[in-house]
Amino acid sequence: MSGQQNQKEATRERILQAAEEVFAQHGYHDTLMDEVGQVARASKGGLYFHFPSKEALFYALMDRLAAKLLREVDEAMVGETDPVSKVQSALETALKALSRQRQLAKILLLQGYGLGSAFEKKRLEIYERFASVIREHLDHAVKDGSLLPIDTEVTAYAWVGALNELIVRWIHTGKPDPIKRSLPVLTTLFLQGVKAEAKTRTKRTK
Amino acid sequence: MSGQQNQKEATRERILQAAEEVFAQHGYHDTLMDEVGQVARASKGGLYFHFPSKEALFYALMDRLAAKLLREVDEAMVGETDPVSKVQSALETALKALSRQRQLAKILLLQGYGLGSAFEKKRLEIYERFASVIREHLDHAVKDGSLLPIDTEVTAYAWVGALNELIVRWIHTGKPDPIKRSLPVLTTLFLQGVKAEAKTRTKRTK
Amino acid sequence: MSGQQNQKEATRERILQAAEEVFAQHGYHDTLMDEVGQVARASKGGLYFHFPSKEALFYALMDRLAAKLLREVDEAMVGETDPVSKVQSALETALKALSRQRQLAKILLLQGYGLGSAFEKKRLEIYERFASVIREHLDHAVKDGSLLPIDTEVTAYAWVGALNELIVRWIHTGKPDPIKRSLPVLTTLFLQGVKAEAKTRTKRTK
Amino acid sequence: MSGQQNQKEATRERILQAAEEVFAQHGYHDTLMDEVGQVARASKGGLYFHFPSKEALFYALMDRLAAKLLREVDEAMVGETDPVSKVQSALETALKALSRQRQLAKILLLQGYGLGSAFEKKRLEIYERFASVIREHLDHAVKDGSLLPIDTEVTAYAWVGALNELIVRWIHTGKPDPIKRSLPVLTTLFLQGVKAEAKTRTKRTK
DNA sequence: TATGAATGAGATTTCATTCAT
DNA sequence: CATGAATGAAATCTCATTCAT
Repeated sequence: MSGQQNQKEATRERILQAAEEVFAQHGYHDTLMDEVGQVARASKGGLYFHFPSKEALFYALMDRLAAKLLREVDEAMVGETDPVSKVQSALETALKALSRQRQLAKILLLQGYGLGSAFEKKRLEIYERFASVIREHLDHAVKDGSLLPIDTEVTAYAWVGALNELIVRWIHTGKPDPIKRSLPVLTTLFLQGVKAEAKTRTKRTK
Repeated sequence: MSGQQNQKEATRERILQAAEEVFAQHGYHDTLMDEVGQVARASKGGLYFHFPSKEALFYALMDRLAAKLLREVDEAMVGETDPVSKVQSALETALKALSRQRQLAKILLLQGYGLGSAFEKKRLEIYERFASVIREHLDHAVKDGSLLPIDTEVTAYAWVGALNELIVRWIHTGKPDPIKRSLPVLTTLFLQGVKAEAKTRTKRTK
Repeated sequence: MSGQQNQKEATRERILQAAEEVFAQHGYHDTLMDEVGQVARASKGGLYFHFPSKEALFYALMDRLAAKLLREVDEAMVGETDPVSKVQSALETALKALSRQRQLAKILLLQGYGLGSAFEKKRLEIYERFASVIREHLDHAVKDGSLLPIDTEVTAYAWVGALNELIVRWIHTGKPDPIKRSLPVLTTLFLQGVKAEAKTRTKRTK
Repeated sequence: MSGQQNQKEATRERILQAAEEVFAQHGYHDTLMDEVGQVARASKGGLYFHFPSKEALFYALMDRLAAKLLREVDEAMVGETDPVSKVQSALETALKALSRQRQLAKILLLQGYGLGSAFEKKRLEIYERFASVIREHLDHAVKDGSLLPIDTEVTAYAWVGALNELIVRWIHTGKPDPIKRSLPVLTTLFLQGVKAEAKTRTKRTK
């Protein structure tokens, strides 16, 4: 009984891992369910027993990868005390994870785009989860006075967008190096530039 | 003879306009050449006379839209004198143009993603054109001392990425309002936050 | 031991009842073994233990329903003495049974058609059983002079065919009413019209 | 221009003829579009250019065959003057046509059955066309007093059903011979048996 | 140049059946 | 006897592209 359950779970797991590999390699449309099956050593029927459609498989995969990344980010933030450090740590962790695993980045940042609004909604939903976490801590930082009173929601989205573009570019061209160049710039723009102490000199008109 | 030329050009133009409409509506993969033909009032053969493939048609469309947007941005910057104002003006113009024309935004920011590396290269190339313009002026601003000495290349990409995410999100959810909320935040993050006068109070690194 | 037997029989019975319900609802091809299993609260394996294939299950079901209907018809005829009344009674009973139970009618008259010659043979075989009963009594009636000397075999088939069409039509359109309209017509055509004395005497038995 | 039209029509015609052959041979479900294509010397795409689905192709075929048969029946009736002869002639023509062309009979009488209610509706609709023609003339015959005042609608359906069963049985078993045995019986049952003179005099209304 | 009928490789999905537990 | 995860052959339909007219 439990044996069958394990067997079932193992197959599901193999399929998801195969899907991660194949979707990252070819993108959504150019991925054939046949190939996923081959890599997972599962039959076509087996695939469809576990996931009702190619689309559903892709969604399940995105959810899983996003959840994993989010977990890592969360864990990294626990180690920090003040809000600004938390956000800084989140940024660093996400950037490192994505640059360490191209597959993760490709699927999460790239492959779901431009495939129609159903996919886009899924992507927006996932990005929003990240943005929410960032925003929450930005809010704390604003409240305790360590950051200027900025529009944290928009800032969080801008953050996610900037990070996305830099990683995607790096995936395709190899530049700029995420850790050495992108991380410092993002830190400067999104944290240093809006730190409260700057306020003593205050309110740069416009 | 010139009449024939005009005729030919007119057909090509109708096809491009039809493509803009249809690609924006359905995305690349869900757009049928049949529908482009119908909207353009051109036959299949006509389509393939003017553009050798669906991919080529899409590229031609992206190029055209990007060039148009870039032209508008350039023109806006001519009216400004100091580098920071130029960049600010570029940002404002791009944001306004994209939020005014959803179709433009959808094709430029959305539909070319995730369709395989050939598409991705095209998108990166186009985004790079924008980033280059931004970067050039940021460089000027750094040189003349109005901005802190930041990594302008990375900053420019971050900029483009942030703008992209905010517009895409607005297209799909209607929020946040590009002009009222996104523009001020982007200005704060990318210009105010890295203004040179901040330096008097110095480098609060970490 | 007998308990196990009962258990086994009970499962088989549940499967047949489920099959009756599901086949009647969706027709042969659109019926999924999965659904039969669900309705019967039996596993796939259970189904295939009791019936070696979907086809075999369907045949078993047809046989069972046909036998039941034939039994009712037989019983009704026992109550009658002269051959013509027997036939009349058979017609009436069959018509009533079929119009009372749409499921029965659907499976017996409808779902086995057009599924290839294997199915067709089964259907012909079943219809033949009914036709034989009718024919036998028509033969008696001819012999004892109460009916004109007609071709009883062909008449019996025509009878079954007419009845089939009228019931199927009623199943789908709700008209004409089997008892009020179809029964009298069939009686007139197949009995009154070929009565021997009809011209001179008249036998209004029953 | 007309050349292309002819070419197009010719292809459509080839497909319909191929469909007639293949559907008659294998039945609806066991017919592969691939085989229809092969027989028609048309590609898969060509098939789907002319008929949007397998179902639509089958319907188109049924309509065409039914129309053809109905036309033959109509033409045969024109040659007759009194209503009873017309009906007799219709019966004879239909029976002969169906027994001459097994394919026609198989598709019209057999292959559309039991494939779900969409198909069944189509079949009922086609049978109704025949029944209507029969009924119309029965009505005339009743009105002018040559037939007893029977329920002509039900009679017409019974007629169609009887004919159907006899032909289907003949297709599968080779018996009874439609012309030699079935035709006389049907004539007796549906016409002789309900002739008005059989009674005394009566009913010369109108 | 334009037309649109025709192509055909290939994609996703279905589902009766099997068999290790 | 029962279970249900897994199989895999096969079926319908899609659509960018071509080419005779």
